[in-house]
Amino acid sequence: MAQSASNTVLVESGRDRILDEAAALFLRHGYEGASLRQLAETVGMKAGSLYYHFASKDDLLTEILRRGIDVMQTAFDEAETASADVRPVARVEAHVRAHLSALFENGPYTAAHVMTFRTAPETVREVVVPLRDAYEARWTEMLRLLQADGAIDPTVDVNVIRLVLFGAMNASVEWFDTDRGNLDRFAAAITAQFWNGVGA
Amino acid sequence: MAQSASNTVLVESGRDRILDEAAALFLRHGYEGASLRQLAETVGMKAGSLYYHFASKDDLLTEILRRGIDVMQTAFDEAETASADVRPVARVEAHVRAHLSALFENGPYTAAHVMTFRTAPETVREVVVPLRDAYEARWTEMLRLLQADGAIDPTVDVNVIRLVLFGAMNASVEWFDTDRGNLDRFAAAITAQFWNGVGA
DNA sequence: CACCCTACCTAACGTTCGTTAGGTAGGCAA
DNA sequence: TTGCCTACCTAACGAACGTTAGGTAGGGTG
Repeated sequence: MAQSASNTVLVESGRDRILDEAAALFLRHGYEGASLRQLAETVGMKAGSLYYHFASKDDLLTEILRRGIDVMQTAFDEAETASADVRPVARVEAHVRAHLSALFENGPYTAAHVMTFRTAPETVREVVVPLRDAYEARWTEMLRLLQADGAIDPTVDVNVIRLVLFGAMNASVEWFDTDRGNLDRFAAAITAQFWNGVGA
Repeated sequence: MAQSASNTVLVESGRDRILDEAAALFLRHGYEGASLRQLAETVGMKAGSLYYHFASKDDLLTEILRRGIDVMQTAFDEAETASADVRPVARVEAHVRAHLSALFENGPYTAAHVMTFRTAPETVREVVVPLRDAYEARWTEMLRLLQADGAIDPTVDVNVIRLVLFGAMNASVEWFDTDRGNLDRFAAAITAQFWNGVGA
């Protein structure tokens, strides 16, 4: 009942705790809108002490953006192995569910990533862009294969439909409420809209 | 050939000029990430002089967010009268085109709105939320009528598909390049994806 | 016991921020 | 010519920012 030993603690401390709270703060107020003193107070220390764990505020953001991608990649991995031989639409739904899981169920890193990346300092973006590209390439490749197999409309631009789908999923961070909505149902709804459309 | 008289000047000045550049700056760097000194230098004046035109930075943002909605509302009006009696999917496409027009063809206000609203100060949001709600209600009502007429799948949640569509359209600010892509074609593509889906 | 390393703290540095008070050049009106 | 109004400017204010240098309590190790 009480926490046992090593893996996940009820209230973590140190570096991971800082990253968690920083990601949540950046998500809510934006990168420039959140101050280190605000962050320090949230985690219960003084601003200067943060520099024992991180070289700079930019460095902190870089780490958060990196973790955001790691979470997405891991989710993609799991969806890939879990949906190895299901029909195309179910495969897409598995990956949609995985991406939503990254956004809502694995800490604030992915949500903070998709919301703060655009206005991040150039030096930070430079580091993260290749990682982003790699993740997006996996999606594009998956959709490209489905199109080659005849499962996706051959007239659509795979890159465009991916960006549209990403926009829809990522924007849900702004309005989807995990307390009120069910993520499985939401993934099913967004996949149905993506695959079949809404026309009667 | 040279500009004539009143309506639109090649290079505007004064208050409108400030708003234009401020919206562009807020869009690029976020509200907190853009400074008034940066803005002042862009429009060719000193930071303090901005206060002749605006009471505060928050006030400036409020005006920009308000204009962003005005542009959307106007675009919606035009789409509504232009697509009064066309088939449902064409009606939706007209409104998608109108929203994209607001985002890309009528100054940076709407784009700045959708990108900075989320992290705007609470006092600013309070003022703008009712205006936002009014615009979103028009969309919901339109889709609701289409569903009542049997043109939209009766099993979908109109509010969810609207939010998903909004997410897709608004996120395109991040990646769609007006110099390379055609907005008519993009509106057609996004509408087709919305209406018919991408499944073969 | 002596030592050291971890994880903080205090206190300040210089910079930048939004903002304000008071001044002024130029145009238009009486 | 005098006076006012518009649209700026200069100069500074206090606050907040990211960041750094130096100090220290406490636990683990020899």
